[in-house]
Amino acid sequence: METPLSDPVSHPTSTRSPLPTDLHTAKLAKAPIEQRAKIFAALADPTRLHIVELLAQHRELSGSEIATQVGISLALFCHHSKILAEVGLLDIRRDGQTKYNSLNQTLLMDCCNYFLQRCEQQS
Amino acid sequence: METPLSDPVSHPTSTRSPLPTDLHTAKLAKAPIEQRAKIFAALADPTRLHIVELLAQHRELSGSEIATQVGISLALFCHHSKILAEVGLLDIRRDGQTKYNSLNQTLLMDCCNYFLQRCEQQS
DNA sequence: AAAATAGTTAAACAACTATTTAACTAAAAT
DNA sequence: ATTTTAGTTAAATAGTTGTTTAACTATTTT
Repeated sequence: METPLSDPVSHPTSTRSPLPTDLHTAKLAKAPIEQRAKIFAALADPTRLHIVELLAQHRELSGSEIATQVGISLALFCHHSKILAEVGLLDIRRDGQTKYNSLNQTLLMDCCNYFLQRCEQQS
Repeated sequence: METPLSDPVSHPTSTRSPLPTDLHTAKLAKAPIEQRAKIFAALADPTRLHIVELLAQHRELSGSEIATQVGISLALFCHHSKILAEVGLLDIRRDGQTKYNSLNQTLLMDCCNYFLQRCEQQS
C-alpha cells in the first residue's frame, strides 16, 4: 500500500490546519505523476464519484448510510472506500462498530489548484 | 460518440467567452454522473495526465510535438487524444497536415468548481 | 514524381477493475 | 446468550483499457 499524499494525522477532519494552498500544491507537484493520476482514477468511477459528491455535501456519513444512499451493497462500498482512502481522499473515524467517512476537501482543492496554477503561468 | 460537455464552437481556443463560471458548473451538474466521471477517467491515466499538464503550460502544441515531449509514439498519442477530445478537454485546430491541440481550461475549472461549490454549501 | 512528415485506424494482447456472492469478525441490542 | 448490525475479505467473472505493431491516407518537401 502506498502512502497517501495527504497526511491524515496532520490534517484531521475536524481540525484542518489553515495552511496556504501553495504548500499543498507544491507537495502534489513533487509527487510522481502516477500518484496524481491515481487521485483522478479514484474519481473516475461513477459509483465512487457518487460517494465523493455525497460526502462533499454531508461532511460525515457512516458506511451503511453511504451504501443505502448510493444504492450499493456494503461489500461494494467497502471496496470503493478502500480505493478512496488509499489516495487520501477519505478520512475515516471509528466509533464502536461504525466507521464515519468524510471527504478530504484539502486534497481535492489541491488537485484543482495544481492545474489552475499551470494554466495561469502559461508560456 | 457522446456529445462533449463543452461546445467547441461557442468556446474556441483563441476566443473563449467570459461567461460566469456558475453557468458552466450548472451545465456540468445537469449532466449525468457517468459523463462527469468520464472527465476524471480522461485524467486518470499517467500518459494522458502528462499531455494535459503539458498543454496547461504551452497553450498549443501539435500531435508530433506532444508525442516526442511525452515520449510516446504518434499512434499512442492519437489514441489518448481521442479520449481527451471525446470528453471535451481537448480543443483541436487543423493547419494543413498538422493538428494543433490546446486544453479546454474552462471545462477543467468547471470540474474543480463543481466540488468546491458542494463543499461550501454543506449541510 | 518520389520521399518524408503528420496523423489515423484496426487487430492483438496483457493487465487491470467493477461487481456479485459468500463466508467471516466484532460490536450492539434484544 | 442469541440475534442484529456494521464492516471486512476473498474468489470468481465479465468488462474495460493501455500499449504495440503494422498498414493506411493525406499533406508537404525535395
